[in-house]
Amino acid sequence: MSTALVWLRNDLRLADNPALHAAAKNHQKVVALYVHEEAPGLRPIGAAARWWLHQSLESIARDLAEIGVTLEVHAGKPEAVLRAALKGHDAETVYWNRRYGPAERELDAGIKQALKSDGFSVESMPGNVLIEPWLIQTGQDKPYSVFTPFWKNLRTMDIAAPLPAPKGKSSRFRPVDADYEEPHWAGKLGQYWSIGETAAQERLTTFLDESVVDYPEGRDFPAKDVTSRLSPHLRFGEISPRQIWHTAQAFLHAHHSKAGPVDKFLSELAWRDFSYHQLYHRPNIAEIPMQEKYSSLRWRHAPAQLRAWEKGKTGIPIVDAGLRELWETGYMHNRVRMLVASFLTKNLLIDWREGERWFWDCLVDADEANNPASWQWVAGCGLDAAPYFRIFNPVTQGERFDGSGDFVRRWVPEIAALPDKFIHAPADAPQDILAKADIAIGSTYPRPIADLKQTRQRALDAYGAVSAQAAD
DNA sequence: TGGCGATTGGT
DNA sequence: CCAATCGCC
Repeated sequence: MSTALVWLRNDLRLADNPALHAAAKNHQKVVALYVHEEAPGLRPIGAAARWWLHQSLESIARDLAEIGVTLEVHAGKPEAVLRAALKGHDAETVYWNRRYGPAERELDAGIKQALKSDGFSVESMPGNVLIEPWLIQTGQDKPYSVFTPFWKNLRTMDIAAPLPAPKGKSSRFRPVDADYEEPHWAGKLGQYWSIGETAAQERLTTFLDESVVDYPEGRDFPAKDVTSRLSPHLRFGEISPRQIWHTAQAFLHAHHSKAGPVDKFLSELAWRDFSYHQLYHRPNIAEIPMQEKYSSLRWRHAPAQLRAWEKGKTGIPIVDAGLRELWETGYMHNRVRMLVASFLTKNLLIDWREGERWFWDCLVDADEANNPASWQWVAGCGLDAAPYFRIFNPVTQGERFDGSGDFVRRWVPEIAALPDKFIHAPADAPQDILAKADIAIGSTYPRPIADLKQTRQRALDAYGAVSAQAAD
C-alpha cells in the first residue's frame, strides 16, 4: 500500500489544496505534517499569528480526521522531520504547496534535492497565490514594479479553478500542537475571530452577500463593517485566493450585479499577489528598501515615541484607536493602517522597519509578503509607492473618514464624551468642553507627541534630501 | 489610496 | 470673508 506525506505550511485547508489533492489521488494512505520550523534565515512567526496558527492547526486536524488523514505536528528541522516521517510511515513521496520567500525557497529546494537523491519523490504544487510569481511578467519579460499594469495583466489570465476536497472514511481526531501554551491574551483575541476553513468560507459568503456592494465606498470608513476581514484566513491558507477569485466571479454571474464592487474587491486581492510578486523577485523585503535611494534616509532614534505609538498613546485619537484595535483584536482596518504607518514614518520619522516589526508581532494576518511590502509602500520606498510628499494629516483624515467619531470612541473610550467637533483633536478643545467631558489633556489623555505641521515639514525636508541626493 | 498655501472670483 | 482651483512639496 503506497503512502504519501503532505507537508502543510500556509495552506491549512482541505479544498483547493493541490498537494493534498494530488496525494489523495495517487496514494492509498495520506499522512499530513506540520513543522514548527527551526531553520536559519526563516523569520520566526509573530505572537498573534502563532496564536491563530494553533487554532487553525486544531481546526484542520479535525477536518482531516473526517477524511481519514492524520495530522502530525512536529518541531525542528523540516528535513529531519520529513525523513523520520517517511521512514516511520514507510512512505515514498512528499507533497507540498510552494512558498515564495527567498529563505523558504532555498530551504525547500535543498530539502527536495536531498530527499530526491535518497530515492524519495517530492512534488511541489502551486502555492498561496492567484498566479505563480514567475508566470506573470512585463512585456520586457521583467518583474512588475507598478501595480496597474500588473493588475491589467493578471485579470486577463486564467486563474486555476479550485480543486475539490479529497474524500475518505473518517478516523478518530486527537488534538495536535499540544506544546503550545496559550498566552494570557488569547481569550481576548478569541472573542473576535472564528478560525478554520469552514469559518473562512462562511466569512467570504457573508461578505459577498452583505457587504461587497458597499465595499468601494465603505472600505475607507473604519467604523463601517464592509471589509472582508479575510486576511488572516488567507495568511494561513484556510481559504485560497483562487477560491475567492472564482467564488466572487460566480457570485457576480448569479446575481447579475454590477461588476464594479466585486472588481474593486478582486483588485485588492491582486495587491496581495503583487506583494508576493515582490517577495519572490526582491531580496529580503523586510529589511531592504526596494527603492535603493531610501537606504540613505536618516531615521530618528526615538524609543519613547515608538513606545507611545505602539501602545496607542500618541495623543492623536485615530492613531491611538488603530493601535489599540491592533493590540485588542490582532487586526487593524486598512485605512487606519495607512494612517498609523504614515504617522510613524513621516511625522515621527521613525524607521518603517520598526513599525513593520510591531505589526509582525501583533497582527494575526501578518505575512512575509504583505506586511513588509505595505510598510514600504507607505514609507515611500516600496514599489508603486505613495510619493514621499503624501503625508496624511491624521486629524483631517479622522474627520473625513470617521466624522461621527464612532471608531475613535470605540477604542479610545477616555475621550468618548467629547463632541464630534473635537473628537479627533482633543487638545484643541476649549477648557470648559474638556472639563465637561471629564478630560485633562496630558493626564487622562496624552497631549499629541508630535506637532503635525512642524513634523510634516521635517519629513518633507528629510525625504526631499534623499530625492535630491539621488538626482545628483 | 494628500496637504497646504496662494490665488481667484464670488459674496 | 467664503469655496473652488492650482501648483508645489
